[in-house]
Amino acid sequence: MASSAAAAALLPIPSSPSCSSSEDSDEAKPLPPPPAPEDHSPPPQQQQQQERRRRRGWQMERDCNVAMRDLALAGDVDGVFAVFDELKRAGADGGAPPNVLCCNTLVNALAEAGRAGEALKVFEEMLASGVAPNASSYNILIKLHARQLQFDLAWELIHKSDLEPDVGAYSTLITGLCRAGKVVEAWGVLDWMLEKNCRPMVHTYTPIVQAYCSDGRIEEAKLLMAEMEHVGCLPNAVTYNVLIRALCDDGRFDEVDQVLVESRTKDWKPTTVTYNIYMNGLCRKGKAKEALEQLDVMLGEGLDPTAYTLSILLNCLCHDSRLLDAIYLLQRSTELKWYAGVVAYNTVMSRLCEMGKWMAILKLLTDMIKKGIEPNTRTFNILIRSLCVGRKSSLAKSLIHSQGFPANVVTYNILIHWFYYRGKLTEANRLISLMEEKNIARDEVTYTIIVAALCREGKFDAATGFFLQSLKSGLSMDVLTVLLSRLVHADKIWEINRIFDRKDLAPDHHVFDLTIRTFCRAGYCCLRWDAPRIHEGNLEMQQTVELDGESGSGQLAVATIGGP
DNA sequence: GTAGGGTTAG
Repeated sequence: MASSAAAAALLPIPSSPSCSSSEDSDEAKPLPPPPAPEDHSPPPQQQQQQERRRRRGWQMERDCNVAMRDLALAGDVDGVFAVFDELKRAGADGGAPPNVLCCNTLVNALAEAGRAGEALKVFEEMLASGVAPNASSYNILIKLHARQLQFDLAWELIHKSDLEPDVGAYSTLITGLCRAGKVVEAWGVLDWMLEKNCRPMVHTYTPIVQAYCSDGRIEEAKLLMAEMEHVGCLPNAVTYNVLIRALCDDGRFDEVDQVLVESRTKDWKPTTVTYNIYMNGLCRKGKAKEALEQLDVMLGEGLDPTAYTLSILLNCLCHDSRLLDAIYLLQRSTELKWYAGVVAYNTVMSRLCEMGKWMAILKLLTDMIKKGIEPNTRTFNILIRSLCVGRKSSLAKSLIHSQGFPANVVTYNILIHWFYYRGKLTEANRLISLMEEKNIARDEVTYTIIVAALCREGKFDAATGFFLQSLKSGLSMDVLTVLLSRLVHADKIWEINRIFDRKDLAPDHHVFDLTIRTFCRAGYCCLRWDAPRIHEGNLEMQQTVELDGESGSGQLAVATIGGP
């Protein structure tokens, strides 16, 4: 097992850490109440009234928190904010700010939605209003920092808070590190915990199992799970679900069956999520029929399907070209007591969109609204796309200005792509400016669409300009692929040198592979791979490309990989 | 009631 205590040294180490279990540190610790007035206490009747009011307030906070949690689960962060503001206003009459649990729910919802600035602001407001944070508050902030790759801040927070760092805080940090692909550092934190006699839990190991799995290192994940059993921290359904998902992605369905059979003699039971993962995995590998068979197995085990299950099944039916079955299941879902959510509708509608059946899409859209299922941005985008395909693109474009339809980068990509495709360059450019006005950042797909369209128009300088702009948010192989292939096909291969000369582009072996492959496909010969050499502490790889015909031969570029 | 796993788009 790979482990490195040294990795913890990558993070600032506090002077004297200690550790407590999550059970005893997870309680709200309100600030001491203000000193009681020295005069007489209120008469009994008034006391009763106060007590009733307090209970009502307490109940209201509970209800609001449940509502906020549900809204957050549905992805409606603004809804969460609205309920919180309502609570704040109601509290303002009696002078009580929202309690720590409600604040946590809001901060967490904002953090999950990537709205870090607002999350921190709410946290600061909570402190300012005299509400003391609890262990969960700090864990949410740790998660927030970790998601922004600010691991030093997260580490600092673990040891700076008034509460002693607990296994939950460390596990949250480990999760963040693993998500960022920093498994070695995650091991470092785990070692640090062990040194401090803080016992890891399943929550501590499972993210590492996941990191291995998503890196395709399934055997190492299995070894770690065996190690977990060995140290008495048994993998649970979540851990096995992570493994099953990786096995599915790798098409190793026999092993999935084996894991499921073994569960009968082990200390975990498959859940609905397990079967959701399995069915979806089968479906993605073109085994829709086998996926539908697993539904019977799942029901046979007494497991209830969820909204996820229904969406996955609908996806299977769509992939199995059983669209009528899908529509039937969707329309009868309520009487079958299968909860159909917005995703279920989106799944079927997007398949209908691919088939150009936009009347059927409008029918389902009406159905869902009648059922009280609120369309979301994805629904909206499916509608936009189907309108474009149905040659109603001006109607599609006008929709982005209408209230209640939150257009996002995907919306703009669909429209920009469509207008370019129809040769309406002015419209496309207008949308690109509009995006900027609305502060909607371009993504890889936007750049790919723009670069491809400009190259088609022969505007290679402008296309290269957009490619260089795209580098600000990191190199996208998709954008580079489009640019290179268009340049090569337009016999503008030496333009490529201009790109490679840029300081902000450090080509690695992927870039080289792509470049060479593009040249070869276009009929140019790739003659020589030079041996890598070490030069001034850097590993340099050089590939010499000799070109057919009058261009003669020339050196393309030098890639420098690694460092001292 | 906070920390780990599952569905749909360009």
